[in-house]
Amino acid sequence: MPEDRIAGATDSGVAAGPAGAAPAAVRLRTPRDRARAQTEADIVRLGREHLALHGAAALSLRAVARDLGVVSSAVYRYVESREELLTLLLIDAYNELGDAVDAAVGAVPEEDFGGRFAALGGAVRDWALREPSRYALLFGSPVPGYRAPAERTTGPGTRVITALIGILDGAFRAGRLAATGRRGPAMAAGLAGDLAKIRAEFGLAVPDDLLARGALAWTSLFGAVSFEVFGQYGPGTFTAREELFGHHLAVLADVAGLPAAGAAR
Amino acid sequence: MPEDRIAGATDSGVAAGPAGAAPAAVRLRTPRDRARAQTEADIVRLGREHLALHGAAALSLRAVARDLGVVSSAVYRYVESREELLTLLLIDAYNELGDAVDAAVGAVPEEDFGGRFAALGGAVRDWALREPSRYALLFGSPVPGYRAPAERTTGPGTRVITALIGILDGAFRAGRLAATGRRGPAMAAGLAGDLAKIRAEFGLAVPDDLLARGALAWTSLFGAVSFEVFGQYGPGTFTAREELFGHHLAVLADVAGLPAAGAAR
DNA sequence: AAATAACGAGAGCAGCGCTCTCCCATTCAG
DNA sequence: CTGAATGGGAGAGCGCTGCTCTCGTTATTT
Repeated sequence: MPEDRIAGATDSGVAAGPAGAAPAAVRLRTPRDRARAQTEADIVRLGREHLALHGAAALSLRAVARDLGVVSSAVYRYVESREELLTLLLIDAYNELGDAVDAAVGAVPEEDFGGRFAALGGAVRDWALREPSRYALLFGSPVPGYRAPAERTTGPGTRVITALIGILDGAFRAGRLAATGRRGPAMAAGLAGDLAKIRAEFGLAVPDDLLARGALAWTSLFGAVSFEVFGQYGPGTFTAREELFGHHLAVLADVAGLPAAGAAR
Repeated sequence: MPEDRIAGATDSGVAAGPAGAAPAAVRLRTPRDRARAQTEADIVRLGREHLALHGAAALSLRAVARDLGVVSSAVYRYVESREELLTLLLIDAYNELGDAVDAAVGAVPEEDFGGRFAALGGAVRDWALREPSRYALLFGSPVPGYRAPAERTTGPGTRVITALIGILDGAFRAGRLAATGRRGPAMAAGLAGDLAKIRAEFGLAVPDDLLARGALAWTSLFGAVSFEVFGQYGPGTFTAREELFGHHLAVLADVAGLPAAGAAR
């Protein structure tokens, strides 16, 4: 009966009662429910450890099962497949990165837009260097044959860009986001349309040129972090990597039109 | 006798004759030599196809062996391990990207520095979109447990940055590389040392600030390409990706101090 | 108390990288 | 031209993987 796989989906997290309209919140009444929640958490925790230690491609359900002290087929009661576990770890990592970024940005005064941008960039880099395998899962080559389910990952996956957009829009509304002396290149029609849609979707005030420059700062930030984490700088070339990153961040802030960190309001 | 694995290394490519000082060039005298060269080429070709179709993590020596019409153990006569094949494919991909970049840059007049930069960026993006799996092998998350042997990959692996450095240094020597109106951030001591070493190693004239900005343009270029190839832009947001990339390239050229493409000399 | 659902164990399948042994054909030395 | 050395393919095998299925036990629901 292969349908018990489908029936099993009922168990995962959202447990609908027999009445049907039971609250979706976790119900930990019975010992079995508690045991299940504990096991699910253990699997994610062990998976996170394996991921951090050996990388995504080496993540093995059998190894997790061994660490859990259980035979391999048993973990399939909790996780549909290896991909499902990867998705859980993806969300987990996105949220941890998002938390780190939010904390770093929140620690800087709201009106210090340059400082907030620097904090955001530094938080991304720090987390990436601390968790290279998990960073690679988020921003490296997609795991072959695996596509993250958008409906579950877009939320946590957009926290960094959301924070960045918040900084840029806040700076613009405060009259502190200024195009650099040079004019940007002319905006092509299709790109202008995309930017208008983004502006509408997020309720932004930032004009096209500055929005596009913000997108460049975004991709460039992750480009710099990825080069460092993935070892694209040769072993001999750049040794003062924190200084290099700091320089890049400062230039990128200027590119985006942000004032320098700590600039007087 | 595990030593025949070491003895086998004698066969790969550089075949030293019994006299010892035989020329290192390929000697295809006997039919067996020709068959070996053919098989080696076939393995790389099939590996490239599998890599392009299914990605690096799914590259399987057994599958290559099947396509080759041979039992799996036979390919170990030609390739030491799966890693060895990955290294061959890495070099292969680096060189193909380098060729594409060199061709694109070479098609633009030498004094059109902005145009050469745009051609370089466009060539990287075009190749990456054409060969996403191979691009991922070069610039994505490192394959876990696999570290590319530097002595074999640094040469082909540095062709793009070498070309970029050539453009920047050429522009500077021609007096066409100018810092933008704004001054860059102060250069920290360690970073200045790195830059001095790079300048000496490549025989460059470019000063610190412009060299660091060139490094930023470099990482940012690959950041933009990686975001596009790895699907970091959501499905709905940026649709006019070529225009977005063109905008980014133009801003990056400006950041690096390069004149606009086609600018009068 | 009976029925139902959850769950762990175990066997099993196909695939993987890699090793080793065996055997045949080619190549080379005398 | 003959005998030794070498190259290379076939096959079996080891331990690993993801995943499926069955079976017996235990907890929960009715």
